[in-house]
Amino acid sequence: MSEPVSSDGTPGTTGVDPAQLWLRSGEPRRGRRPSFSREAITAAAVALADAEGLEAVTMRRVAAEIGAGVMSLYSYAPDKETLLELMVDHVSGELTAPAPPSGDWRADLKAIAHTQRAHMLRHPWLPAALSTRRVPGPNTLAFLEHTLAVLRPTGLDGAAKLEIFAQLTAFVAGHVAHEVAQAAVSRSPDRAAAEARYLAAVAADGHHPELAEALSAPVRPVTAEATFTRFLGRLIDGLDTE
Amino acid sequence: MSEPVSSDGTPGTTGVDPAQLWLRSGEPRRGRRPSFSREAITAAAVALADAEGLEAVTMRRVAAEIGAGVMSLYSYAPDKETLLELMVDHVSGELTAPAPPSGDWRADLKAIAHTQRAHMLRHPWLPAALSTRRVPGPNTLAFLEHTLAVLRPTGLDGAAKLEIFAQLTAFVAGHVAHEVAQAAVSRSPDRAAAEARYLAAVAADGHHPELAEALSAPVRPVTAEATFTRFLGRLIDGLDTE
DNA sequence: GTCTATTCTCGTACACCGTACGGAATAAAG
DNA sequence: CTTTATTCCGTACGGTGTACGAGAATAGAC
Repeated sequence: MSEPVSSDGTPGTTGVDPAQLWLRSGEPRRGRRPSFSREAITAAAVALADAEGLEAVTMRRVAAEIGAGVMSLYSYAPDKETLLELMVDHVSGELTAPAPPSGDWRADLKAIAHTQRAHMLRHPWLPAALSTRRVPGPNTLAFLEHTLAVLRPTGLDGAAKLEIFAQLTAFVAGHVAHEVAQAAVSRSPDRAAAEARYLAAVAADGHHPELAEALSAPVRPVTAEATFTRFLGRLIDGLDTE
Repeated sequence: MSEPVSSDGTPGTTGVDPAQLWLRSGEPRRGRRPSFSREAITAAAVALADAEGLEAVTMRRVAAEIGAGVMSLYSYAPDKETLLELMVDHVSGELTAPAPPSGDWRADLKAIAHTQRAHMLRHPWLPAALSTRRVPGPNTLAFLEHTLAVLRPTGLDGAAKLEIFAQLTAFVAGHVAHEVAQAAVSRSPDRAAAEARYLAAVAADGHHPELAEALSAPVRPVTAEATFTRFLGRLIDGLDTE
């Protein structure tokens, strides 16, 4: 009875029952045996996204990659949206806890954030894929469990801890999205030059004195990592235990 | 000579020369007079995105909305990607400075962030549209100019100020993306119930004691606004003037 | 063995997408 | 007038996600 698209502006988050997706029960001991596996399909899709970006992940390409017919994929995932969910949780399997919780929860949280950043840099499509809300799969839940354990010494209540996890993830995703986009521009010299020329022209129009001054300063080289660490520190050091 | 898609994973940020897009010179006083305008097309696209989400913005829908043939749009924007850029800058026109810089730059920055949040809530497709890096248009630049002015008392150098603007925007976008996704789930009771059932099942499996405890706590109602304000405060109060 | 129920495989088809192409319409310049 | 520049847009092409249904493969019932 639910609409395929909500009546307002939000995208059609019809979605599949998460329990049926992640907690699917025992094997159906009848009928033709599967030729492929959800795992293999997901891995192929991830490899494709890593190598050529998210938009290269089409049902046809994925099917071709594993030598299946296109429609065969639909025996393993009800639609492409779900395949994306599978991809996200699949790569989250790499997110093993960097270390068991020490006593210093702030340091642990920072380590977690750095792990997430490295993870997203390894899979640059992740921030975009995460932006549409998804139900956490088993691997994501394992990582969440670790984070909650790290936050135990804070004495915060459950809701607050979950909130911190969500905010931290959103922060890292936002940062990495910006970081990779920036890197993509820098990698194309003519594009970067065109952008610099444009900004210089704007700065010269007299209506943007602050911008003009900001751009006139010599560009000191800073690594993206350093910037991340600095902002992360501000965010986490500002957290207080109640 | 530039490739339509970079060789690695990043999406094809071919892009148009920003100067030609935003700084286009005088009128071409020859040939048939335009029946439409970039402004009207952009406004129609924005209205569509506001009402039905970003994925409702197709060239055909936009054209139909203003009573044009599909291909006529390409006289005003070279491709859909560019139309998205136009949309982003168009709505940024609403981002007038909330107030001239007071002396308290932290308070001003917080006001800016709240303005941005309200703006993105009004146009929930914005975080997604912003995630792919774009060259700032005139309206975005005006807002940037205001932010730089607010940051003047910090005495930070240009690069640091620009960094703060980028990070703040990314933070707000990340937060709002999460916020609207969360709201979309809550708005569909059966979806929310299914999710709760799933998480309860996971919590009951014995492998997620921290999650079980976090979920068992009574859910105290907190507004998204309060959460935003809290995290924003942490981020901004942590900024220091070098 | 045969039959039947169940499951997976996948070719075909459809609606929709972005947009290249080129001709018709329009308006100013020579 | 003719020329030239510009906009309008119907048609068409290659791509997308996926509904449908026929066929193949397997397991249990008899």
